[in-house]
Parts: sequence; structure tokens; C-alpha cells
Amino acid sequence: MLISDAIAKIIEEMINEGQGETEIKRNDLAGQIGCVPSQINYVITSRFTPERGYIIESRRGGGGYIRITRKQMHKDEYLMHFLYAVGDAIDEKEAVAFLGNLVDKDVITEREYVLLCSTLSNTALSKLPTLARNTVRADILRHIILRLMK
Amino acid sequence: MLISDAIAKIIEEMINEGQGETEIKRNDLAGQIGCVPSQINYVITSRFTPERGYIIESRRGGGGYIRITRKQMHKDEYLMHFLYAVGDAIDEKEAVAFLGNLVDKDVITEREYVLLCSTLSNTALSKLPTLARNTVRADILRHIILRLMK
DNA sequence: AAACAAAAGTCAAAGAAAGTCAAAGTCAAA
DNA sequence: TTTGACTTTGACTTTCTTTGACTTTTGTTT
Repeated sequence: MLISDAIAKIIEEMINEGQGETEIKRNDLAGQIGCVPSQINYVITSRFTPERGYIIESRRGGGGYIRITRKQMHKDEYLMHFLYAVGDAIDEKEAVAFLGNLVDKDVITEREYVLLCSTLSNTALSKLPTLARNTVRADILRHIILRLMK
Repeated sequence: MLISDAIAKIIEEMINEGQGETEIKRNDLAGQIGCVPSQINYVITSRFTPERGYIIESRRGGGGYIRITRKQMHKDEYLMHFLYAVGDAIDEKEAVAFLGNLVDKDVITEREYVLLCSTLSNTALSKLPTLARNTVRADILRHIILRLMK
């Protein structure tokens, strides 16, 4: 398993134990795991992103910390937020992350998630050049969101 | 025998051993077989296609992989029939009719129907010229059907 | 206040995989 | 014998991860 995935798993557990919130000491955690401190940043920026519903706060210096909070939003808020956040182009990874959030918020079911993911996948859109793919995907995703807001 | 066929055979065996699913390391496999890595891609795109009931997922970079999943064909002949019936291109009206049928047969819910219709609508695909629209729609619809066969 | 120590942040280079694409080869059918 | 579908190959690109040197911010001590 990748170190980054292991780190992400540890952090997730901490967040669960802390009811949606945790505070980590970057250097300590890196020490425990046996990686360079900046890898913690990498994991946070690549996996605990706003699109996936996390908020990051931190402080340097003595008594410094990194706080990670899982965002609690309400359905309509989420949908509105997503509608804007989608933009006019979006890649598969990001789109899947958005839909994953909707599952977490019980806006869609796990099954709907799987089905909708398949409609947005690169392979489903493989006939299109990458650029067009991302704009068409954004169009489809926006349609989905609009439907859900009805 | 063609190298590509040999590769396909190996992959098939791996899928069988893995109960319908396997994860390959492209470079390793190419090394074992003694072909260039990109030939693995060729084999996958030419033989493990969605039309034949395979789903491909992959990741680049460290810890990268290619995952191939086979959908059990025999499981639902009804869907199988649909898969072929979709064809290369399909207009919105026809696609909606297909999905409607799935609702009638209780394969999908009314809500799933509405959501999926929105992903196949002309407005969602409005950026594409009519011709491309119908082929992309067919691709998406086939992906949906494959997912349902899981 | 100045200096020092203790965090966290930034960034770019190097490494590890997979993806893309087009040129060239093969081979059977027309 | 030309054509066209399918295959093989490899150069180049893109994505994701790991690492470490350097910077910035904050708290503590003199």
C-alpha cells in the first residue's frame, strides 16, 4: 500500500473518532509514520480537499497544528454550492468526488452514485477528445444537480 | 499465435482467478510477457471493451494499476438484450424509451429513471453536434446497462 | 525588543506509473 | 495488387508520489 494512502487512512480514523474533526501535529504524525513532514501536506491537499467536503485550518510555530473538519452542509446548500463549483469543465476524478459527497449527505443512494459515475466516466465519454470530454461532463453533472434540486 | 491474443488470454485467466476482477501492473505484465507496455493498452481497448462487458479503471503514478472488471453476462439476459439493442447511436427519444422499459421491468426506480434521463438529454449534450451526440449517448447508455448487470 | 526555537508551508526535482498517438508492419480479401 | 483492418512498436505526455531544501509564522527566553 502507498504511504500516502496509509496516511489518509490514519487521518480518516482520527476524524471519525473526533466526530468529524481532528487536530494533528504534522511533525509528530510524520515521525510516527516514518515519512517526511511535507508528505502530510501532500496527503491533505490531494485527499482532504474542499470538493470532498473538508475544511483545513492550521497554525505554525510553537503549539502549531493542522485542523481538519468534515463539512456539514444541508442538501440544498450542497447542491447550490456544487452547481457553482462544477464550472464549465471537470475531470472524472473531481466529478466522482462531488458525487461521493452527495452520497455522504444522503442526497443520492450508493446505487445512484454508481450509476451516475458510470455516465460521467472517461470510458463512457471516450469518443470525445479530452477537452470536450470535460465540458460535456460538466454539462451532464449540472443537469444531474439541477434534477436533484427539483 | 498473436502476441495480443496471448496477452488477452493471460488477462482472462487472471480475471477468472479473481472472480471476475483483476488488477494488473502494466509495466510488470509487459515485462513478463516481453512486449512494450503500450501493447497492454492496445489489448485492453481492443478486447476488454464495455461492449463486451468489461469495465476498466486505472491510476497513473506511484502505485498505479489497471483494474479490469467483467460483468456476468448470463446474469440478466434482459439487460444483455438491451446492451446489443442500443447500437452505435441512439437519439434521446429512443434512449428514454429504453430507460422507461427498465422502469417497467423494475430494473431501475422512477427516481433513477429521472436522473439518468437527465444525463442523456439533448440539453445535457448540447455542446455536441447531433451526430456525435447520438453516439456518445449510446456509449453512456451502454455503460449504465453494464453497471446494472453487476 | 532581539534572538532563538518550534512549528507548519512552499516548491521544485526526481521517481514511478499509466496514457496517447502515429508510424510501420502483417495479412487476408477484393 | 491494392486496400483496409488489425497489430506491433516506441517516442513522448500526463498524472501521481516521494523527498528534501528552504521559507514563514508563532511562541519563548534573554
